[in-house]
Amino acid sequence: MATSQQALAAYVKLVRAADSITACAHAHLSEHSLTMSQFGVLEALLHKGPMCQKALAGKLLKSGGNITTVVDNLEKRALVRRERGQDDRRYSTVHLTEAGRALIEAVFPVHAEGIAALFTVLDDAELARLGELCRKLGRACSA
Amino acid sequence: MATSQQALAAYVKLVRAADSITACAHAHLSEHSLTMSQFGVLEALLHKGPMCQKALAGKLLKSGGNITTVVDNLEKRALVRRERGQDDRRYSTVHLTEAGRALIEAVFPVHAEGIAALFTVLDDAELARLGELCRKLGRACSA
DNA sequence: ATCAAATGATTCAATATCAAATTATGCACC
DNA sequence: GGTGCATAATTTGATATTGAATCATTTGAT
Repeated sequence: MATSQQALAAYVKLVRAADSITACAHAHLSEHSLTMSQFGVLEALLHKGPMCQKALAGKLLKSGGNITTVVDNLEKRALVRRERGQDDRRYSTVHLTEAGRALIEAVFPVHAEGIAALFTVLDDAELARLGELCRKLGRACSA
Repeated sequence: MATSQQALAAYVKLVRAADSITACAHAHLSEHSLTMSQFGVLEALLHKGPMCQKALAGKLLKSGGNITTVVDNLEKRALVRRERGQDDRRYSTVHLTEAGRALIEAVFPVHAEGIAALFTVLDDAELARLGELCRKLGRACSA
């Protein structure tokens, strides 16, 4: 049975690893003046298509108020545009603009490459093992 | 050899697990109107003793400007106090006040218990393996 | 048909966060 | 012993983030 000390130590390692990788993998974003959140929104729109803000909030695990802010800032730079639902006017669907699509299509591959490069330190079995451990921990939280 | 897809998927799992656990483990902080950063500062001071802001920044992996803000907010609530170095007046050492010590001594055990409870889903071997995988990833970032 | 509850979005106030510029201080070198 | 570089902290301006309150709109119950 693990001690509370060991659990805490493992937790710290987990958070530090996630932080380090994230910082490392997103370093290139500053070249395009994109924040992580902005990147997250653009990426979701690219891979999942136009989406209302509620859906974006769910996908990115952020609050609704936050999404409003981030989409505001992206809209100022004309990387996305909002479109009020015709059927249900409460919804505001967020679309990539041409410029937004061009940007995220250019930036995303660099991001993916960067992550992949970092993960080459793990072999297939380790990768699978990591996924399994993370899944267990995630389930423990929901329970 | 893992594909870029697999690496991305593993990365997402890792970040989600870290996020979920953190959110879960820090939920009780709102009862004391403490943010995660404030908790981090108090905990560092409790376990490592009084510390200058530069050291706090290093320990919490945050910018110096950020620490100034967080310590400001803790000082407003009289949970910490600053003390200018007599020898070198550039340093400002942050100390727990009586109230601050009492608070963090009450809150920390709950935090540790919470983390430990979540990690009971992993046995000793899994815990060790998780630490190992995180360490490898962390090193990959520094390199 | 009407009013109430539900829902998506926005606003607001507070805190966090960073990067860059600034301030204050100490130290080394000449 | 003064000048310039290094360093700790703070400030500033921008964005992120949350939670609560508010607004607009839809839907459901009567």
